[in-house]
Amino acid sequence: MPDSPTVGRRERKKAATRQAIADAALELFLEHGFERVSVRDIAEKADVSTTTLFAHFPSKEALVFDREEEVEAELTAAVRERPEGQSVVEALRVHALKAWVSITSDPRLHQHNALVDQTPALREYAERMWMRHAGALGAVIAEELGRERDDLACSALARFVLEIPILANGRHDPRAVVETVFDLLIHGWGSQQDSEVDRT
Amino acid sequence: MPDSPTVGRRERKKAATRQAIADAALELFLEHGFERVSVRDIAEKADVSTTTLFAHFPSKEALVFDREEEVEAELTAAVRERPEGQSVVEALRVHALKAWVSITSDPRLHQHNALVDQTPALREYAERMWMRHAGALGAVIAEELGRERDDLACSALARFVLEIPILANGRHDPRAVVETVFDLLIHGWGSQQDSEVDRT
DNA sequence: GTCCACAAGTGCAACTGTTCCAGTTTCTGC
DNA sequence: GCAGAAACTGGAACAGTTGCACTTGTGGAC
Repeated sequence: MPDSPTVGRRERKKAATRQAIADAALELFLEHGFERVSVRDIAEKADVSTTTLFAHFPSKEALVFDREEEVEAELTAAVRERPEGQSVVEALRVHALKAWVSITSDPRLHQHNALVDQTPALREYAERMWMRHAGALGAVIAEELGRERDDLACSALARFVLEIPILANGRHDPRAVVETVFDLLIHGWGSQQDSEVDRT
Repeated sequence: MPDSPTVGRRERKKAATRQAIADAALELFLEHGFERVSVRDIAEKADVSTTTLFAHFPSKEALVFDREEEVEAELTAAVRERPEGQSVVEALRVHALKAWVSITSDPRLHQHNALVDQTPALREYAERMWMRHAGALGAVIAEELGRERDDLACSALARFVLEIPILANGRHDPRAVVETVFDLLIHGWGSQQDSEVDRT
């Protein structure tokens, strides 16, 4: 028998079912568009009942975001396991740039992204899900800086950093957005306040 | 006949219907809770068909947020009509503090707020609606600073300022949150970076 | 003042996401 | 080997939302 160290057949089957559902969903969504596919269609294609579908995913939108836990783990890891001497903010900037590279290089991710972008319902859901990471991220930042878990400056930083991809969304040069906004976060808006001053 | 300058009977009736629906909805929600009231109940109470209800409001949640346009107008006005010599950021800070006072003093607002807070579906909807103002606010800020409509620094500032009430939500002293986060936005996170340094 | 086009409202049926319920099958730990 | 939990099923039901064919009241043109 190949691999199955500690995981029993049950768990493996469960994972397989989940995967089958997610795969069926993505395929149908990509082919016909999110709104033109019903949950019943997906369940049908994955050969399960709709009840089972909802036992694995809390909503139709969730079918598209199968990896949220891992994403959050990567995000917090980027801060927690940053190189010696690197600041938290710097680590986040690096992580943001890396994520941007992944999206442009991996065609699967790119396709997935396009689907979400073209579907208002998915865009909103994605933003909401994304912002949910603020709690975890804020906590890690606070921990790394030796502050209380719900320290305001850390929570704020977390939320603001998470806003960046949203802010970058429709713009032509996302990398520049990341750089510019991180600089603003570090130095503040005070320096370039009101009327005249340099255009970014 | 009392007042009706330029508005015809038609428009008045339409507005009345809309108000009747909103009133019925709020009353039922406050009495029984958002999820335990169906749209059909509301339509019934307002003595209209559910079709009519949805002709006036795009969704069940929208029934609770009847004033979004005005809120946005107040927000942009706070920036546009700020006192001579006051910076944009300062104007926003003042506006935030004023809004906070309104909520604590006006029992209607307070009640409304409590309803939203206690209902997850409404909280999410409220945040989404709130964040939608980012476009308009960013544009006004840009205009006031003589920058292009979609200037990045202005868009970012708009989004970050709008995040503040969300950030303040569960905390004991919202006014302090407003003050602290505005200071962070003005001076940046660079000054109090990493490890040691002063706790806010 | 009459008349017509049109906006507002109606009632009902249908669709879709989501949940409930009462089972059946399939695994796992003892 | 067995008991019980967990996964899964099928179908009905519920709630938000939309479409459709239709009535009614209003406002502007004449």
